[in-house]
Amino acid sequence: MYSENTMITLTEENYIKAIYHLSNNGTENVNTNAIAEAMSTKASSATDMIKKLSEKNYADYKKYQGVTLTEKGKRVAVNIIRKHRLWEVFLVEKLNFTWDEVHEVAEHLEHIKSDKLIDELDAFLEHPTHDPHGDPIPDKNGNFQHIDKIVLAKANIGVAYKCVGVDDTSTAFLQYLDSNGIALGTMITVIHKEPYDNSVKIQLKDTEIVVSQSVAKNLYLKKV
Amino acid sequence: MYSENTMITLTEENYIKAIYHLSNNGTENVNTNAIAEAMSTKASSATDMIKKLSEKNYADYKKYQGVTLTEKGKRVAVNIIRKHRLWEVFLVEKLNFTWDEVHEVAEHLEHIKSDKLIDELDAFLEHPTHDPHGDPIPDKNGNFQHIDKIVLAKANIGVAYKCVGVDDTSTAFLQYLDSNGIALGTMITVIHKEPYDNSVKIQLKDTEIVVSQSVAKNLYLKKV
DNA sequence: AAACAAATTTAGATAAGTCTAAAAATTATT
DNA sequence: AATAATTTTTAGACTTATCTAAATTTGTTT
Repeated sequence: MYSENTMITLTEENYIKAIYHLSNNGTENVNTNAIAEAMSTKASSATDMIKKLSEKNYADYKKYQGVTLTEKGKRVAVNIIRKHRLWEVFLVEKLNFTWDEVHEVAEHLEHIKSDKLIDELDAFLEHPTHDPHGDPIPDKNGNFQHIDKIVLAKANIGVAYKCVGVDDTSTAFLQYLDSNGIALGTMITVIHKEPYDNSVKIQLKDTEIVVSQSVAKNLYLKKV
Repeated sequence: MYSENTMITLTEENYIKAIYHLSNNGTENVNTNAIAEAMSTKASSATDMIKKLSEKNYADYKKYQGVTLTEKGKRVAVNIIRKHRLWEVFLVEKLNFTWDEVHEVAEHLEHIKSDKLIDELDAFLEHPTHDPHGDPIPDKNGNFQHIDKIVLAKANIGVAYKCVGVDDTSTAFLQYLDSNGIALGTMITVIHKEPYDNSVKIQLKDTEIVVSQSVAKNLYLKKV
């Protein structure tokens, strides 16, 4: 039996974060295999950690029934996400990182524990609401500022949109966007949707390009 | 037998740093008990780690004879010190930390591994040469910029000095200095040295104060 | 130089997080 | 509903960094 007051470990934090993302922000039940895969480990290891998180009241768990995060667990997850995204903003805005370079370093910085550090960083960056990939940064109380965004694949022809985020944050995808002149804030209008392969022809500032369905499903837009 | 190519662990880094400081910047032999004390652990644990550092070529070690760092070990130590001090500058100059608050957070930040991060941070801070306590920050190649400093206890009467550093970086000492109007850059002239208790009467901008011997031994000055 | 004290090392245990292999439960299929 | 396939859990072992207690080496006195 673990004490509730034991210090949280790095590994516990990473599992909690993984469960949070897999559970669709803490709303759904998550199964062991999914967690094991997300953590690049084996199901048996995941089971062990799930039990521990449950005993420490970060998660609710019944054998063979999957896990959900408790309120306490969700608070931990949201706080890590806040730290991760604030650091990403810092890296891009102050240290000349590109949006495809920030993730790995932020994975480490997010675990530094200091309320003053993160409050001051937030203020130094002038309280950003979104990270370099367009993902919202929760405030101190864990509240996200929701943006009404749609995916490019579902955008309407002829309407003016602005790029506000990406779903896929992989280096390959972000570099693809860079090389095609798409960044956060870029104006986009859909010219044609090809039913055959679901590719989309779009109008940028001075060019027209065709993007595949997989690109169209990973780019978020907002009406302007 | 450990492979030379194994990733360095957090604990190894901390031991190497401790040995570096205890060995007077890598110049002297260090004994097991001193390391154990510095790491708040037991001599047996220190022995184990020393063996491991030795097998990984960070240290030279012969049983019962103490340890020295190898060139490889010194490079690791200096690099951690560089990162630690750069982060301290960042915390004070950009995030409103006071000089007595920075150490603990920097202890964690110093272990983040990213060359780009530290190079860009260095540039962002405009290549500082000293941290908030006046300690020199080694450059990328591990070279320290040496300042010709003396300790207040050995300063001459009537000569104008500038405060350039502290030996003791404890919260208590730094807060003592704050509350007596002494910071890096403060002008100090010795008025009187009291032979009885080795206390020193000094002239600041508009006040005269008497400081004890322990203060006088921990404050570094430079002739102006 | 013998005996004692101090410092250091070894031996065996422990906790966290992981693994493999086997057992148990759940879900899907016939 | 019985069997097969999949998922999940358990059992036992391994590694890292730690500990205590005992053994060994070094150094210090008399």
